[in-house]
Amino acid sequence: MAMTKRGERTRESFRDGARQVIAQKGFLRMTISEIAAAAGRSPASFYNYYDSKEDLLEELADEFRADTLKRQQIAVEPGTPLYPVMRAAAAAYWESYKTHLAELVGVFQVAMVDDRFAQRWRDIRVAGIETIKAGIDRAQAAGYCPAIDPWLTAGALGSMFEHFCYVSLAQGGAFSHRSVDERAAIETIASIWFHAVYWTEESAPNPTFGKASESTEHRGELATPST
Amino acid sequence: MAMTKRGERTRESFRDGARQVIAQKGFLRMTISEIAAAAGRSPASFYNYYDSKEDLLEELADEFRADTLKRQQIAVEPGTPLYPVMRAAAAAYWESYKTHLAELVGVFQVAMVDDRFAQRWRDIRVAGIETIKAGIDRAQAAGYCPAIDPWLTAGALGSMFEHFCYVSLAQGGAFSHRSVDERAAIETIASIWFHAVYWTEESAPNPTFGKASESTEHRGELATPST
Amino acid sequence: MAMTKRGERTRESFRDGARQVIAQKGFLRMTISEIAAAAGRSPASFYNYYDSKEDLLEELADEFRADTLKRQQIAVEPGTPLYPVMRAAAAAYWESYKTHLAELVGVFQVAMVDDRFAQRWRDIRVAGIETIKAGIDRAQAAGYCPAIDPWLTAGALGSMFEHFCYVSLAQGGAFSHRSVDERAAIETIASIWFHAVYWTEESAPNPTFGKASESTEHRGELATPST
Amino acid sequence: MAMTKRGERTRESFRDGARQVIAQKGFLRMTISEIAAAAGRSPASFYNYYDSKEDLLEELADEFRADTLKRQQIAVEPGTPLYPVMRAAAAAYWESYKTHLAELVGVFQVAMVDDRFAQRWRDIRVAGIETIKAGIDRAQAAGYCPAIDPWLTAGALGSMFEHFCYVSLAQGGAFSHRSVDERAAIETIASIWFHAVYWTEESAPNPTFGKASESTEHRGELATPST
DNA sequence: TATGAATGAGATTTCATTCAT
DNA sequence: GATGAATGAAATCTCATTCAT
Repeated sequence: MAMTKRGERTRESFRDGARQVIAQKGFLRMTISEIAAAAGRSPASFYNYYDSKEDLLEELADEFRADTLKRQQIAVEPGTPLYPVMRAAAAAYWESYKTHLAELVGVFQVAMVDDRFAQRWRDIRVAGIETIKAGIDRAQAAGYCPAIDPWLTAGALGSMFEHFCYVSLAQGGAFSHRSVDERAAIETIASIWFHAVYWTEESAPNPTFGKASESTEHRGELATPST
Repeated sequence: MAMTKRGERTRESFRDGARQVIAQKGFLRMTISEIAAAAGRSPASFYNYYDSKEDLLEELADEFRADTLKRQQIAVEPGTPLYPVMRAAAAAYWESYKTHLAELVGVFQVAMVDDRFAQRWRDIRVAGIETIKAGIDRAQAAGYCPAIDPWLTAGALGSMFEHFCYVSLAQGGAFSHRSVDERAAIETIASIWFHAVYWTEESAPNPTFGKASESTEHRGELATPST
Repeated sequence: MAMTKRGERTRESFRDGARQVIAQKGFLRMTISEIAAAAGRSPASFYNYYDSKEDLLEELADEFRADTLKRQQIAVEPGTPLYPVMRAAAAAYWESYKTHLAELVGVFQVAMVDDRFAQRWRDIRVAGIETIKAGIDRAQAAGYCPAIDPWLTAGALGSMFEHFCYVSLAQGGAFSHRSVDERAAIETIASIWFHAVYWTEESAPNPTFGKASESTEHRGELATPST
Repeated sequence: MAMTKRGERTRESFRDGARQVIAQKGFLRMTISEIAAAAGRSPASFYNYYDSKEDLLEELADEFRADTLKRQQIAVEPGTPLYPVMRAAAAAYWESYKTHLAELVGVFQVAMVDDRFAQRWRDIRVAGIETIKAGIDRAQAAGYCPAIDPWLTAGALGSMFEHFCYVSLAQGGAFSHRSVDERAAIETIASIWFHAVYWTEESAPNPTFGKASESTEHRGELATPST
């Protein structure tokens, strides 16, 4: 129970080792031996600190929660244009995700199998989605984006944040392993977020198919985004 | 190599069994025995048809590809308002994802571990993202959404489609296991997609923080979406 | 579930192997690997038939129960002198114990740790003790051994049967590994059983200490049986 | 080697801890960690005092031996009726077993696996059995119980003492976990012991089956004590 | 003397895969 | 084609024991 400095260091090396391995091959395929190897310890030693992989993952998730709380508060002066604020929020999210990629991947994977983690996963997501929804509520109160469902919209935008970060950071981008321009990526999600919320019936254009572009190649069909 | 009718039936029962099990507990945790049990066959029989779980998954992915192609063509008359077209495309995507949830989950999971599947996963995604990008290109040609990066925007929107579908269909929604209103969900992603693309510098509002709403409770901070 | 002849043979070889190993080193120290080695199979194969050592032990215990039932009935003509009948019963008990030494040792050991087996152990014992008690009841009805507690006496005699058999058969006798004269051993427990029950106040002698024997060496003390 | 007071106290706490744990779950399943936990010490500390569980058990057995010696001497006046003397001896045995339940269970269990302990176990038993045998010898010299084998009879009675005490004290009685009436239990074994030895050809009744009792329900069979 | 930490050795258990029928 | 049976390989976990402090 008592924990010396040496023990604390070892515990940390297991956490770090696990984060490395999760990043490489995911949580479900990760073995205790691999964690131990990455930590430079014996597999048996692992059990002096954690009961199981899942136990360690819970600790990582808690750590994530604590660390993320710090990033949450962005002081804003009333009257500040909203777009830069939203970009800053998106950047904070991106940074948080980048720092905690391993644990998020881990929780996500285990959530598919373990009900307790499924609940934890929902809790983590909902915390983020709620702040998006709060923003939508304020926008609607101010007359923007009437008639959209705030919860569903917040959920969809949260999904975008999550998965775009995941694909960009864990999978090395949508298209290849070339790394992503982070500044541009943040700008992108901020822009989608902003425009999805800040529009009115009058402001929104009403384009029609095939008019604007004189190109005929797409006329007559619109491919659905496949997967 | 030749395949009798009986063999074809067995092969199909393995595919169906695997789809069931993947939906329940994911691909990585699924065992051959479980596939066989769900198929009502013996594990040994599995090897008469497939070399491994991954082999079967490849077949499922191909099946998905073929089936999705059918849904791709949506005939559109020039001059049709774009929003309903985009909603139809979103609905087609949703339907496709719903039908092929199991294989998509499987490919997604294995992509984290296996390079060949990582490539396949990228191919599947890119096919969808490309059509979104084509739409953005046309919108920009018509003067909409200047200065955004078409690839990144398409990637982010694709991520939203994918993950929102996944969370809604596989996890039972963001908040609980209550099932999702599919019509409203489709409307939501269509709306985000549309407004993210169809705006111009003049049309876009320029809201500021704390002005519109007189509520003071949020003044001075904007929580970032945590997670 | 279905079981071919080959499977039946393997299952049996695990049972036999386990019985050998239990006889050598007891149940608690026995490993699955040892069972498998004794059975000439791989440890993995064990799990095709049993979930655990305990599972196998339950089957052995059931087998014992079934086999012992056959030995239970001894036809006796009314008017037969009782002593030979009791000797036959003792002999049957001895034989039963000898045949099923392994499972009895196993159940006994696990009973110390596992509540379910403790109950099973009690059930097995009580079945034997009840028939002893029934005999005592009849003896008391006929005026013998008044005032003794039938349950406790039956319990004590049952303990004697059990443990004397165990010590004689499993431990190779009280004193060394020289094997025991089985006929004499059976005669011994039959004699104790008989005389413990068939006496009356008048028939019983009332010896006093130190009188009969003139030897003085033991006068003045009576060592208790130490353990 | 020299032992400070502090050391002596620690050593004792390990002994006491071990006795507790053995009583709960037997010797074979007991771990060093459990001993240490029960002793309120660290597992590492254990090795300052003992080489192994078995080492400690040897010490417990020695302690038992020393303590039991004190109970052995019962001063008896010549001419005293024997039955009360034998009851006192039985009571002393019972008390001794009760006090040293843990070490006896431990030695008994290890005897099944370890030859050195098998020998020690035999030594402990034989010490008790020898005094029973000495009594039988004297009884036979006085004309009682002719023709029985003194060694085997003493062995069987010793088994009864041992196992009845074990079942009553460690297993909570033959039938359930209700505790046993100790006075009645002692009376019971004393009675069996006495009547097994003090009878003569003339004194012994010669009952026959089915005569004395007119009940016909058991006529024609005598169930053997199963197990 | 005491103990937190570390670990080798080994037991249990699972599972993909092969093979004989 | 189908499947019961068998097993090597590997993962999880336990625990006696050692060692540095």
